[in-house]
Amino acid sequence: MLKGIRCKPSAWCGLRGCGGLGRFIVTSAWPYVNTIPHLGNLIGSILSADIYARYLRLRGHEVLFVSGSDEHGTPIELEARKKGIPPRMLTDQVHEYDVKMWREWGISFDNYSRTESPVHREFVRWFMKKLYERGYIFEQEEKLPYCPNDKMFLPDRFVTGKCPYCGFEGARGDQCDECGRLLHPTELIDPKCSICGARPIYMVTKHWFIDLSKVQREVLEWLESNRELPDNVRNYSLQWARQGLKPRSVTRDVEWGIPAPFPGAEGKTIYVWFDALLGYVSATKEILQEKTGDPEAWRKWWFDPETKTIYFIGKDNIPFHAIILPAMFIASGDPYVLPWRISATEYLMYEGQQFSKSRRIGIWIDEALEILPADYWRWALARMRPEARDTNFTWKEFYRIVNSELNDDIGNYVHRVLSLIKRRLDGVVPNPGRLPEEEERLIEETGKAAWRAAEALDEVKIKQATEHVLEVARLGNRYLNERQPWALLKENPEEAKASLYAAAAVAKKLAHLLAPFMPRTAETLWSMLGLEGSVHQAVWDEHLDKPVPPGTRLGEVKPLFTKLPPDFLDRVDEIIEEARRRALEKRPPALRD
RNA sequence: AGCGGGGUAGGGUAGCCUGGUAGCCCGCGGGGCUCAUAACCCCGAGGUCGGUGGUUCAAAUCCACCCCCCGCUACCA
Repeated sequence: MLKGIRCKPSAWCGLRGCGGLGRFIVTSAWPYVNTIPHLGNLIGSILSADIYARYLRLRGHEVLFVSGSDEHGTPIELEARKKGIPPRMLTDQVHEYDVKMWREWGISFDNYSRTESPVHREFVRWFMKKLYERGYIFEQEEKLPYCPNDKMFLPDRFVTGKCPYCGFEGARGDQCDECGRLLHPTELIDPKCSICGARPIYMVTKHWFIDLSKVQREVLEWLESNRELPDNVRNYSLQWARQGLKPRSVTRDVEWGIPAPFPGAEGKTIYVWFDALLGYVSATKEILQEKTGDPEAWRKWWFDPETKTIYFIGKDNIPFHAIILPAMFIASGDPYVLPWRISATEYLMYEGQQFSKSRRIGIWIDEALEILPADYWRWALARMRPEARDTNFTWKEFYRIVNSELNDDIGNYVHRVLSLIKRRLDGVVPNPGRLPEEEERLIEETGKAAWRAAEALDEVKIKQATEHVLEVARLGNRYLNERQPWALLKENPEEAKASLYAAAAVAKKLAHLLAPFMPRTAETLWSMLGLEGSVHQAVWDEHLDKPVPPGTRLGEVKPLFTKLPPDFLDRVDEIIEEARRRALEKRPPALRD
């Protein structure tokens, strides 16, 4: 049984609204498994969520971090058809591969589930049936494009043709990309099925709709009153909601999915968005059920007004999280906690362009690991997190971050201090006696910077937090230059001891601070410092300001990081090519294209 | 087209809500140090804060219009 850990409401726990009971559900958007996530996907959702979840745990909060594979819907069905395999075979392979990726990337999921999980399928049917019984679902007939050749209804985007307004040949059934006009597929001149090129016909089909207008007032009230929502989320969603929430179809004529639970809806499946959004709850249900044996344990989390839920997503799916999900929760009549925070990132660009699978632009998460270990990437991506605007990933910047920040600032600081202790003090952290003014000041300044990092993390300003981590290393380096403990060792051994004791305490602060960003590196540093247990178990409020105890014998001291070679930027194209080749070999058959 | 976000030195960013002569990191130029992964530290140059107009004693900050980038617009997920 999971026990509610009380967050110690200390002077340091500045988390707004914490109230001393820290129970958090951290979620990230569910990756759609028609392909492997790229670096932009990763920092937008899963990696940001992981850093935040790790941070919360390090502050002593109780955390459930869940996500999963989103595996239903038309694109998966088509992808599977193209490969000549059943959809489930495709999603099994990708899901398994993604799970392996998360392990390698050090993602600390409490549960990484999937939409094919029995718990999820059952939950979605139960939830949607409840909406139906409560009168939020109605049925309506529609005429929709149907491809007689592929024997399937086509989503608007899968119909292409000539725009009736500007004559653009590649207009899609929902919008013309050339003139920007919104279209209906019937308007297209010479419409074609974008899968096979055949001309679609129109057939009558019945669909089930959720009437969101019934909860519009509650959704608006929530949007207006939730002070934790960032501008990009609130303003955009308010605009949407104020225009009036339209009924939205929740069923599809697709075989691959969760059967709709409504009377008369045999053969229909639930539209993947409604399916995937409920995964946040079902994945919690699944893990709590497993841990406690109680299939209803999830209610204690989701129906408790003190539980805080935070969603990490890219800007493209703000409305689904800030409008549709809360609307569904409200419509259910159950007391679900509405989103506490929604952190929506802008986009990561790759050398000035959008990541594109078809055009092979960008780096995918398995390819990245063939170039450097996950921790380097985790740090670099956190540094580039697109918090305020689209941010450009460049290899030049990546090179700078790895060589200058990680190696020169952080790694080298640690190495300077530890090698002095190792060589000149037999590897034992000295007893400082009474701390001189210089050392007092160092401890105080680095402590302030460290807690500024914590404050930034509270506010989900992950990039800003990394700035403060670097500040700690810079303060340390400046101190060493000014204090020159290597000279003190000859001139004033007592002060030299105080100096190295204090410098070691700063290295320990770095270990704590690196823990959410670079979990393995932080652990390595922890053991280099000769400390017991795990850095991930050391709650900041209690341990961050504590020094390495005098008398501690250092572990093996070696450089924390390795530099990228000086010719890295010249050779980057061949390095990428090699990484792609190696990654491709490891991919499951369904993903080798 | 509408709506939302953004446009601050060569690059990356803070400040904008609550107006008061622009802060930080990298890069660049100069100097210092030698414990350390040729690493580190200090000093300096570089910006009329996308444009125009307005409000004000005072505008990066407030208002109006315009330009550019990104996203969304409800059946892509």
